[in-house]
Amino acid sequence: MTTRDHAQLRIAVDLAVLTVREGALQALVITRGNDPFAGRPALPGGFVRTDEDLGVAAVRELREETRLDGDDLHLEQFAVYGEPRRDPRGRVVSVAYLAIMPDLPLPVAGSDASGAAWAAVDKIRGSLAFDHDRILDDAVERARRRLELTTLATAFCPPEFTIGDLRSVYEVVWGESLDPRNFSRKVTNTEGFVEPTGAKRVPPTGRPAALYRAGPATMLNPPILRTAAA
Amino acid sequence: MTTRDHAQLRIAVDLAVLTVREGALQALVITRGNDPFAGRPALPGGFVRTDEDLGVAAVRELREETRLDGDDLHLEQFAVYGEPRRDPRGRVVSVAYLAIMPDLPLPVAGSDASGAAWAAVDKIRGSLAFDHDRILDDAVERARRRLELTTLATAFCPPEFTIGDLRSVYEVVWGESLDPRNFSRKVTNTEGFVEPTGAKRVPPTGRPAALYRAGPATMLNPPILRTAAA
DNA sequence: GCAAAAGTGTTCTTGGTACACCCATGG
DNA sequence: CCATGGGTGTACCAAGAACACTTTTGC
Repeated sequence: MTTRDHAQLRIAVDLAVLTVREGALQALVITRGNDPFAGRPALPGGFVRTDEDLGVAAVRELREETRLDGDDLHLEQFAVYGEPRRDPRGRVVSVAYLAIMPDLPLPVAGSDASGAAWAAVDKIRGSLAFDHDRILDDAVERARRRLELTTLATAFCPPEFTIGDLRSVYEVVWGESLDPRNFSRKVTNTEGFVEPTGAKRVPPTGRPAALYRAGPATMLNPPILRTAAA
Repeated sequence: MTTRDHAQLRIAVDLAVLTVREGALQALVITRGNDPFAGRPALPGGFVRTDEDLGVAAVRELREETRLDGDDLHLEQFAVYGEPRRDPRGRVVSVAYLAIMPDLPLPVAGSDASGAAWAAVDKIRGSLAFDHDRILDDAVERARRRLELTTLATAFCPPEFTIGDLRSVYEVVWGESLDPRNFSRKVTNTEGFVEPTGAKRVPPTGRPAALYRAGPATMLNPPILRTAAA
């Protein structure tokens, strides 16, 4: 039995915070201030405190490192990473959370001290500290599948959005283009996915688009499937 | 900061081992020998050792408590339970694994000392130790969804099985009956789901059924969806 | 030849896809 | 009146659901 020194073992939470920004899928990354991996980009996260619930720890770390309020966004546990040597400091088992939010200005903008910033997922792939590249890849794959079966896409949108906004979420996250007519029909025919607000948004040029808010449904039935489901 | 005494924190793995047996979805439960919850049924599991990978710990615990060889069965991490007071002994964060296996005689049968036994999921709901009722519920829900999108159903079957065997897996796990004709077509038309062995099995009475083995595919495209997707 | 279970064919309906047109606004 | 993006209608095709009959064995 080697069940001694548990003292070395710690639990961490890591967050893959995703948004659609400037036409690309972006993730929130911080720049590490300390070794190991000082100066390298990493996902926000940190150690769970004694007597602290995992979800609470995730919200707290997010607020501490990025000033974002976790209550406002979709937060979902999606995997655990427990390989013994994944952290050079010792045994750290990390619970990974997927967070989805609309393209809001970061509350931290200006106070660059913390180094929290958006980065296009495609650009930072391969450069993150620890095993965070893998965690981010898993998070993106999870988000892609979530769009097929759930109403998660509305979490990428502001409180009021157009069908076109919603479609561009699908297009950016999936990396493929969708037929606007068919997409519109699917969305509006799915009970509880979106509800019209009655308001309209006037674009710089072109016909005003009707605004919607997220409906009560969480699951999509029937699902909206990708053409090439991996 | 309350990041002191990590010594109290431990990582555990818990296993929801499912099979289809006697026409019902059954789970492997052990009878706890020690407090807390002595004498109560619980899911197999235990503490992860220092420097032991989570998956390795799951396989080891399964072997220790049930004599089953984890290499033979589908094993998949599906959730983490970290609520601070879920274990009266202290802070225990538990990584839950879903395991699927065919209806084999338990190697432990006879040596009832260990107390590992199959129990119908519907019968034991509400009686398990710790938060294992919730873990089991989550595991069953995960398995149900897995049947829709992956070839997991073959993991419930012995190496050679008939289309009827496979269909009864779906029927028992989903708790609904399926049209044999349509089911057969879907399965045989899905590339890589099952492969004919050429052999046949003769039932006590009736026409012999062709035998199949699991094919190379892991994802079902298109999926086989439940009628009432919760 | 009868019981029991396996296997196959057809129709109907629904949802998906592809495509073309009209609408509402700002400039 | 025109450029720009929003919204709708329709024909075609693939997949799912509902349904009945034939086949192969043991007895």
